[in-house]
Amino acid sequence: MTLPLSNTLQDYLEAILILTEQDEAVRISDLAQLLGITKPSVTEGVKALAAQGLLRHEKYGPVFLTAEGEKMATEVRHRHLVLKQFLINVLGVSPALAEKDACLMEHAVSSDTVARLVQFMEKRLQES
Amino acid sequence: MTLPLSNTLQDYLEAILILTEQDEAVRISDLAQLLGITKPSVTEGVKALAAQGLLRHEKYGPVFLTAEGEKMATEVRHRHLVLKQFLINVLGVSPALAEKDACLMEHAVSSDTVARLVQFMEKRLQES
DNA sequence: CAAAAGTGTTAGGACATCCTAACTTTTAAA
DNA sequence: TTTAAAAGTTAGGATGTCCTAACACTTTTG
Repeated sequence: MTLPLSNTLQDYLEAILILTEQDEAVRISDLAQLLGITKPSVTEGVKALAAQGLLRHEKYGPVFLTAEGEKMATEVRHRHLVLKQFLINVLGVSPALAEKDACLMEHAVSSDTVARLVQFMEKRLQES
Repeated sequence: MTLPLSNTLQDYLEAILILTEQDEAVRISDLAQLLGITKPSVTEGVKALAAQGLLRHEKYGPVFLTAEGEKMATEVRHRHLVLKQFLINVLGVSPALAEKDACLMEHAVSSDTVARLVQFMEKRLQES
C-alpha cells in the first residue's frame, strides 16, 4: 500500500508542513525556494506525492497535505527536531551545523533510535 | 581536485577497505556480494572511482585502493564505527539495528559532530 | 480591462545508479 | 589440455531527480 518514500520526497512533505503552519496557502514557488530547487522540479515531485495520496494539488493551485501526508510529514519533522536538539544540547554542536546535520540524519535514523534519543535526553534532564 | 563522493561510492570504498583487510585480493564479485548489488553495477562504480584516482583496477583483475582512496575509506569507516558504538553503548540500540542505522548515518554526520561524539563517549567513560 | 509581472506546467535532456541479457576472459577440473 | 564453471564486461534499458527553455495561466496594476 504505502511504499517507502525517497529522502527527497520526505523533504518535500516536511517543507510543505512547515509552510502550511506559517502561510495560508502553500505554493509551488514557496516550496521551490525553501527546498532550493526549481519550480519544474517541485511540480514533478508534487505530482508524485499526489499520486501516492499524500497531498492534494490542482493545476495552478496550492498544495494541501492529506491526513496521511501530514502524518508522514510530522514524523519526518519529529526526527529532525529530536536530532537537532540532541546535537545542540548534548553534543554542543552549533545551531547552524546541527540544522544541516539533522537534515541529512533525519533520513538515516530508525524510529527505535529516535525513541532512545528522546529517552536519553529526558533522563538527562531529570538528573541535572 | 577532489569532488565530494556520492554516498554510493563512499560505500564502495568502505567495502573495499573491509575486504582488503580480510582477503588477499578484492574482486568485483566480492564487492557485489558485500554491497548487495550486481557485478555490472560494481564494474561501473569501480570505473568511476578509478577515474577519480581513488583505486586501481585492470580489466579482469582485482581492485586496490590508492593512498587517497584508503584515506577516504578510513574516514568513512571511522564515522561508521563511532556512530555504531554510540548507538550500542550510549543508547542501547541492538547491534543489528545499530549497524543498519550507522550505514546510513555515516553519510549524514559532519566531521565536527563525529568528533564531538568521540569526545562525549570518552568523557562518559572517565566519569564511570 | 489590458498589459506586465509573476506563477505553474510541459517538453526535453543530463546524470547517477541500478538492472538483465549476452558476451568474453580467466580459472579450475576432468 | 580441453572444457566447464566462475568471474568480469558490455550493451541497452529503467528509474529518480534535477535542470533549462518555452509556453500557459493568473494576478496585479496602471
